[in-house]
Amino acid sequence: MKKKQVPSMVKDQRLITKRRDQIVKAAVQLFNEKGYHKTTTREVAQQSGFSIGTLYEYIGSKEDILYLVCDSVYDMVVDQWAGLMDENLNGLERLKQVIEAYFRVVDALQDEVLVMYQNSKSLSGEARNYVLEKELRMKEMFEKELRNCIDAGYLTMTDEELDLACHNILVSGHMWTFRRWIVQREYTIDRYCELQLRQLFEGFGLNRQAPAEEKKTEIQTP
Amino acid sequence: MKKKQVPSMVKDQRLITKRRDQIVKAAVQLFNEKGYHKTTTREVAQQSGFSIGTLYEYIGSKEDILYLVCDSVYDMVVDQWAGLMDENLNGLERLKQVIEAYFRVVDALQDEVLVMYQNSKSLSGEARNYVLEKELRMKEMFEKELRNCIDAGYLTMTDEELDLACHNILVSGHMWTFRRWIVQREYTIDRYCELQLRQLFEGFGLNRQAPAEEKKTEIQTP
Amino acid sequence: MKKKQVPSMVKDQRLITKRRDQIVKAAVQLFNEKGYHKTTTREVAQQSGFSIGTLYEYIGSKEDILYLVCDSVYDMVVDQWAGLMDENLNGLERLKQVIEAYFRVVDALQDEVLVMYQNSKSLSGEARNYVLEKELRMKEMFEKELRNCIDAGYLTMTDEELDLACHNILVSGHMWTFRRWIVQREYTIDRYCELQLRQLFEGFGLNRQAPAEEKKTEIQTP
Amino acid sequence: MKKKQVPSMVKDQRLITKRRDQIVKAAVQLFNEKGYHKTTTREVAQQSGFSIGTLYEYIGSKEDILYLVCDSVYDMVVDQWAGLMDENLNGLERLKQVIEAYFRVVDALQDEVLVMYQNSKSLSGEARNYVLEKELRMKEMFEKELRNCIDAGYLTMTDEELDLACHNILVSGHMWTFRRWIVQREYTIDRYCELQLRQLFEGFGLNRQAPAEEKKTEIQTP
DNA sequence: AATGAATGAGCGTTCATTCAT
DNA sequence: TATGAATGAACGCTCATTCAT
Repeated sequence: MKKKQVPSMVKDQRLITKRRDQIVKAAVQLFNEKGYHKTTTREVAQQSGFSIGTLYEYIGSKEDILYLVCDSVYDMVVDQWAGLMDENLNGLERLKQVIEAYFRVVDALQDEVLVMYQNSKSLSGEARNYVLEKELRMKEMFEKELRNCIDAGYLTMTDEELDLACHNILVSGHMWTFRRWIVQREYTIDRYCELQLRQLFEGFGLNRQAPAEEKKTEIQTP
Repeated sequence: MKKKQVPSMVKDQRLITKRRDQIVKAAVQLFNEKGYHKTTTREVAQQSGFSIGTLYEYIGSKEDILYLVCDSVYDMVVDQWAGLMDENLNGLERLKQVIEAYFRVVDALQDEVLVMYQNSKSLSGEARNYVLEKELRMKEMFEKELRNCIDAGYLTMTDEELDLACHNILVSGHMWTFRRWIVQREYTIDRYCELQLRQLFEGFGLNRQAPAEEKKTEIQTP
Repeated sequence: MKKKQVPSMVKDQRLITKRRDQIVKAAVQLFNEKGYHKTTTREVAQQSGFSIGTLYEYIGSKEDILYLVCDSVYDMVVDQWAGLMDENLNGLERLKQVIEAYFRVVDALQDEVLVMYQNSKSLSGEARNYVLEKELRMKEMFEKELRNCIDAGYLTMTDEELDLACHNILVSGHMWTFRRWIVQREYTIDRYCELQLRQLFEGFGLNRQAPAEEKKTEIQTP
Repeated sequence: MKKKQVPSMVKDQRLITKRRDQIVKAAVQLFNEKGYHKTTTREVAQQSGFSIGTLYEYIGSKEDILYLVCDSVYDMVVDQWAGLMDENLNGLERLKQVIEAYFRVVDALQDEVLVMYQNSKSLSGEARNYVLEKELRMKEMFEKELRNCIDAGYLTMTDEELDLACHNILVSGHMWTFRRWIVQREYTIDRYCELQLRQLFEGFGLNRQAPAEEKKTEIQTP
């Protein structure tokens, strides 16, 4: 899936980049406050610091703004994520660090992530597919890490379980944004990382207890 | 938080209920297909089987439609959920059953749940709060169940962990709808219940270590 | 070529007809004054006596207004034309009467004809073809009349000449509108009919002179 | 009527002439393809080979482009027309040659003529009058020729008839462009010249038949 | 209680024109 | 002279809402 081309009437690539950064920044703020549909292109232009005419020198349609946001959010996430990584870790420590770094990036970019998360479904066709694919590529990053742990014997999982685990990690991150009205009232990001990591790795803590055997039989789905 | 009053020009309560059921049904379908903002009130009226004028005899504004949907979705979920419950179970068995029943209700009502989930943020003020509160009330249902297990010694959790666990359960259910483009391609609802329950209870399976074989065979659904 | 369907949100056919008549009347006046492109839909609505919203209850796009005008102009022309015809005439008298009646209808409907004539090229696709075909159908009316005269021995013409003669008649009529800035200053419609008919039938009057035969040879193009 | 002054920021007259020629050439092509109103100034600039800023160094407004086109079309027509003339002919032969040459110039410059013909009504005020006057000056060329023939006894016409005859000649030429969708499918320019000349000089050919006198009386409009 | 024609504020978008470089 | 980024008035069109019937 190729990156969708957003048309611009302006030739200077530097300027395009600069203006689009302004647009994305303005859009993230406005989309967060009022949502994509209730934000007008004029508001985006104004918040970006230029006129509606200028806005349309850098985009082809309102939807392009949303696409620009989604596209850049993934890049920002991946960039910042990479910056948080300690490459010296291995095994479960490394896995936990990858996940925690991800949570922390989502926290740092929560407005951006939330906008992307809540509005990407409003994209159409090409753009939508491109964004969905970027999402899958993020999932793959966790897959790789998990598989390493499995191959090294730190974890035991079927492929199916691994796949679902990745979904759960991703969603645990998103959750920090889309349920922020409640979870961010209840936890700091530090605490959230700690608790959520434990819950991802150990679940509800069944096996932390002594009489594991008893409980084990109870787990079975009827 | 009181139920928000949706104004109607019509007196007959029976008729109001009947018409609003039609409206909700029509809206769920349309909102799923095109989203709340891209669906027009005319379309809702037509799909409901009456005129735009009649529609406005039973609602005060477009937002009321969304509110009606969200409100009724919670009721439907709770109703169907109750219907799936086997009141004879206890302990962890009961907890698992509550969660699985919840997953299955979400699956049965996935269009409804998805609409509510993706659009409730478009509600404003009073209505929004009411819906958020309903969400919290669902969380409380899991809290109650989990606390029972804790009190009975089946689980060991701090209050903080319990709270997060409830969020995770709820989100695991929602996930079945808002990631359906990928998860419903990968799993049946049966398999999803099984795997997700295991992951909620045991996490990534760190502690499965020693008698791994034993456990794995036991867990599998026949 | 089928009549293009102009979409309407209104169900009452009587009302549609009435409103569209208002629209056509308003549009003819405005298009005459300022041209199609410089006339705004809001102006058409206002001149029609209703709001922009109502205008769009009866058309699908601005182009539909132009199409409505073109379509109705042909019908008006044909109607009024038929009304002017004396069916008792025959031979050249009848032919002359058909042409003169046509000129007089064009005069009576000159605003309408001019609008159609000057703007029909702005129609696109289906609508354009439909209008061109209506034009051809008018040409056929003259073809039929001329052929009758030829068959009855009143005129001698090849098919090629007949065809061109029809174009010339049609254009002589249109001319009364698209050159009205000059011809209507110079002639009354009565005089125009008289002179133009003579010129169509006799040309520059070469043969009005005595030694007609001589001159005929001179006329031929080398 | 004076030539309208088109403002330019540039001093060098040679450059002005050169750039305006580029503009006219580009505009003729674009106006033919999409019409004056649907062509943007940017497109004209691009097609001319320079930037929008440069375009506005040589014109004052979009309408000036149209004026430039109309103005130059007349000049081109007159130039090429003069080039086709055999000055040795006299009498009716000369008249026919003048008309045929005119037809052939219109054919050679049909894009230009059509653009001028279909869009000159979009000019305003001064420019419009100037163009209309140029049109009248062309008419005068035919008047002069016809009057020579009349004075020399080759034709017999009243002033009124002469005037209308000139309109008819002019329009016969324009017709080759504005009805080209049909007439150029039916005739070559050679054939068109031949047939149209015959029809202009002899009309429908009433008098080609024996009893010319009889018919003449019939022609008269009552 | 039901209808649907009417309304008009407001949206996304275009494009002729300007002016600093 | 040439450039092209910036501007914003103005356009075509939509749609939630009202109200006379």
